Amino acid sequence: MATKAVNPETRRSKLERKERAILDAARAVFVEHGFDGARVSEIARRAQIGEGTIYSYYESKAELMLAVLQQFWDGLTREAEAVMASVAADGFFDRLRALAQYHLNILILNADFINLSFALRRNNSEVSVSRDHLRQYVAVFDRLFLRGQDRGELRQDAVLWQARDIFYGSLEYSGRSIEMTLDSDHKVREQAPVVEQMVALFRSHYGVIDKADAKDSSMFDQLAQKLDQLSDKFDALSERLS
Amino acid sequence: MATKAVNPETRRSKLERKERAILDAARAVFVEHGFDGARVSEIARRAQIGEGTIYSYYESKAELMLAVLQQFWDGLTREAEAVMASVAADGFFDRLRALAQYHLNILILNADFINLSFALRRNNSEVSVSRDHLRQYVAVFDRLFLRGQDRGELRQDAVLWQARDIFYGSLEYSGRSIEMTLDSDHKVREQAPVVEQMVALFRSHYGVIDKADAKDSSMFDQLAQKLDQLSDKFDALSERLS
DNA sequence: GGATATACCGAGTGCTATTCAATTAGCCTT
DNA sequence: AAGGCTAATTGAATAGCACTCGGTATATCC
Repeated sequence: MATKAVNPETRRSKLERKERAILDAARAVFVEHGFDGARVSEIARRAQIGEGTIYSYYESKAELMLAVLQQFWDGLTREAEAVMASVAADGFFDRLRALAQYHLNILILNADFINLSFALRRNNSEVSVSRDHLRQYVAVFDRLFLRGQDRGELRQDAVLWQARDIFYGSLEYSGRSIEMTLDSDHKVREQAPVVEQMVALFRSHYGVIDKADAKDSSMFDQLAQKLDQLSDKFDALSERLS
Repeated sequence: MATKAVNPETRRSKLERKERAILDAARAVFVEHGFDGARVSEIARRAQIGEGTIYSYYESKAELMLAVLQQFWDGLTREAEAVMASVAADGFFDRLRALAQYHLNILILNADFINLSFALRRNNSEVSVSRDHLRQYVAVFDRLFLRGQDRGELRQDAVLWQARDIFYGSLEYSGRSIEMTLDSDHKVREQAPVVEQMVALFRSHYGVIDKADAKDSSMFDQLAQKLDQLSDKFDALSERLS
């Protein structure tokens, strides 16, 4: 009956299309209802396949969730890299600010999702997969930090793992506080101080100390000089106008 | 048939005893199997009551879990206070070290439990209860920090919420890293550097600045003065133009 | 000691993830 | 193009769980 002329899908392409459909549907349903609240039947319906079919792609609901989470973390990694690349200035602290902003925002928007990444660990033996994807994500920070050290913007004796723990840990905690405390209208507004404080902390704790006080004072002198010049220009302008 | 002479339990005491039995059994089973893995029937069996009886004490499995978590966090708060009180020296940094050590250890030992505190939030509307108990726990840190400021050990311009986020956030993240990376033999060993780095961070970032920096401030004063002058000129000009 | 209220029980209910025997669809050989 | 073969798909059946409810035991009151 069916004409083969309409370029029927190959076996492979069909599988890939269905897998994507399942993953997309699953993600939507998980986000909407959480893990326990999500019905496998609803995922199947949205992906337009039979309920049993899901189980020929994934062992269980938990493993399906894991696949969704992998996709999620991979996306974050890619986006985080993109955000960093899009910062005009290539200094460490500007990029750190951009990364912190991005990360905090993600944390607040996907809080439940991220919690599930860790909460799911107990049920399933396939932990390592999720762990690797998480590692890839934090590696974005690691690269930034090491580059900052190479460029001489950060102290050589700074401890990477501590910096990483502070960065991601504090942001996660802050994100949870913001998410728990405020209504959705205020969420965006309250993010700025968190990010700024984080950058300030990194600047003061991991930023290079200027070689000597001499340099410090010379920098102050430079600023003072610039201000004086500005003041002079101002006077000139002022005079000309009168 | 039953003799009343054997000092039968009063109605109230019996209820309390059963409630405790349920809570203890539930805690054990939840720790052992996680939330989803825990069978209500097993909790009932261990508490030596009928399965249905549990539901005359708690609305649902989730609410029972919540009660267990409350007990858990209350215990932590009490123990944390005790740990702080037991430190011989009453200086801020020694107490901070003790609190960090205690907290990190708890995090590693009860990782799943703590994850559940946050993961459970979605399912149940009775969130606020858990939130209050959590607040009480972090208040231990807040009191310590404020006292440190009062005693002049910490900078007056330090931001409490940021310090809190860094303290609990970093430790939580570190704890998870330790828990995920290492086998149980190494867990204890790797805690020390985390705690020490945390204390060092607080010392350098929030500790009072040595008087020697007077020079710095005088330079700042100079700059500020120049800016003020410039600002005045600006105002004057501005006024003249209008 | 009987009436009444309260606590307790566990067999049933309803809902869901998961399985599996039957069916369909793509692919390959001739 | 037909037929056979394999892999993919299906949804009705299964199994396991949280939770309910009618009935029973137990304490309290008069």
